[in-house]
Amino acid sequence: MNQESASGVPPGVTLAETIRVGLADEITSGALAPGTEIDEQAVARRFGASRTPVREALRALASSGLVVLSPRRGVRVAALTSNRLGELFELMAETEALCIRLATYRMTAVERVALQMLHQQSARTVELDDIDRYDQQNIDFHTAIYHASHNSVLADHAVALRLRLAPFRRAQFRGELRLRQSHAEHEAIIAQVLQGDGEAAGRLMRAHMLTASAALAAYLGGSGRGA
Amino acid sequence: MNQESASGVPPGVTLAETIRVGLADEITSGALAPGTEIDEQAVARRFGASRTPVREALRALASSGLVVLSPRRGVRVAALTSNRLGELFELMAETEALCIRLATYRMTAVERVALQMLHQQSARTVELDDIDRYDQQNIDFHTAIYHASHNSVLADHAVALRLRLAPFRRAQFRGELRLRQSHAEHEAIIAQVLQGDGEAAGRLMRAHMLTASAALAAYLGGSGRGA
DNA sequence: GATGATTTGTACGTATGTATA
DNA sequence: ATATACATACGTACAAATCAT
Repeated sequence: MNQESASGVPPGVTLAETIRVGLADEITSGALAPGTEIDEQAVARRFGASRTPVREALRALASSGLVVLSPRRGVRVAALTSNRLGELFELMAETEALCIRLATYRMTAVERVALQMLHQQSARTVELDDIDRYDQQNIDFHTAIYHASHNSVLADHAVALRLRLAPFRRAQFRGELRLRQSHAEHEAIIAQVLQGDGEAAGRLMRAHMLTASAALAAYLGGSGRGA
Repeated sequence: MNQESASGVPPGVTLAETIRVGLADEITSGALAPGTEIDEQAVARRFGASRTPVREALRALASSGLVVLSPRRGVRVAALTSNRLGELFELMAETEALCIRLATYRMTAVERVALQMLHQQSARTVELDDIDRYDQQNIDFHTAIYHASHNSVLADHAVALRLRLAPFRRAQFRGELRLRQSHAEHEAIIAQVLQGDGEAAGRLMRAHMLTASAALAAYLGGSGRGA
């Protein structure tokens, strides 16, 4: 990412930061499900710390949208309405589209080759039908694009958005069908990048993200907007 | 804005939140200039509170980008490099373009009329050459567009970005020339909105924002990207 | 509706790490 | 290079508000 991390707080030298990362992991991995109440004292005991750094960690998580605070009423893992979730996915799609558009015009030769390599590696994973591995490679692919936009504020924003959506993205690639489709869409996007048509790449990326969110919305039973 | 405020922290019932708003005002208004060191104890004395809520306020400001924290080394008002400032302006421009594009397709008749009224009111202000008043009306105009996008996450994001840039936007409308130009650009944008061409409105909005940032970059002596 | 238990919000003191002499 | 000074990070205690009884 960047020298100034997405949340604005320098990396894990403080206890609060350590706890923040730990909690974020538990939330994004699903160990702490959306809607779960979080008790400061319990977390403090669990991490062997006092309430002070825990409070700071929770505040930081709140500003990144992973938890919601209600003054004097406690903290809980963010549980988004399907409406709001749709809005988040839409913003994610548009943000990714912006990234690839800028990246098309600005990425270096090295970055272009690196992106192609990432894509080729994932091709093999599609054959093996290894969902977990593809999930990781997919993240790497998209993250590479964020940075290739050569706008670190935008890149941080994109990473933060992805993190915020993480709790709702599990089981994204249910069915090898979706997995193959995802890879094919990446292929089309790269083709436009290589041709230097950022606008087209952006449109394809937006569609790619909205397709993914629609699939997810269907899975969650909600209704993702713009599906 | 929204039921969940941009920072994720519900409005001013806690001391920490009060202090946060107070400090944010001082920073965005320029009373606390970029680069200024902020001393917890001093702020605590000034607000008649202890250091604890001050710390929380500073943490919140850090995650919205208004201040930067260095663990055990203190806090200072964010002083952006001209490079990073350019990146921020670029993201702002693209975000605003996105807002107007979505708004074009989604705004209600009421919202459309309201936007036109805001625009007409500012026309009068241009004649009077009242810079401060135009500045406020300009903010209202843009904010109305954020909400008309009918994506509250996006709207919150846009508001947060604008706030983050506020310390660097003073003296934005130096010279009545720039003021008239701004108004004319708004006019062109509205025209496209009324014609229902969201893409065109977006392009014009992006150019509008980049023009403004370029003017500002010139004023600040830096080099805003994309000028 | 009032009271008590629980949890958060705030205050303050100590420890630790950074910067300076 | 060592030591001193200083501000922050953390821990603990108290106060206040919310929720349950």
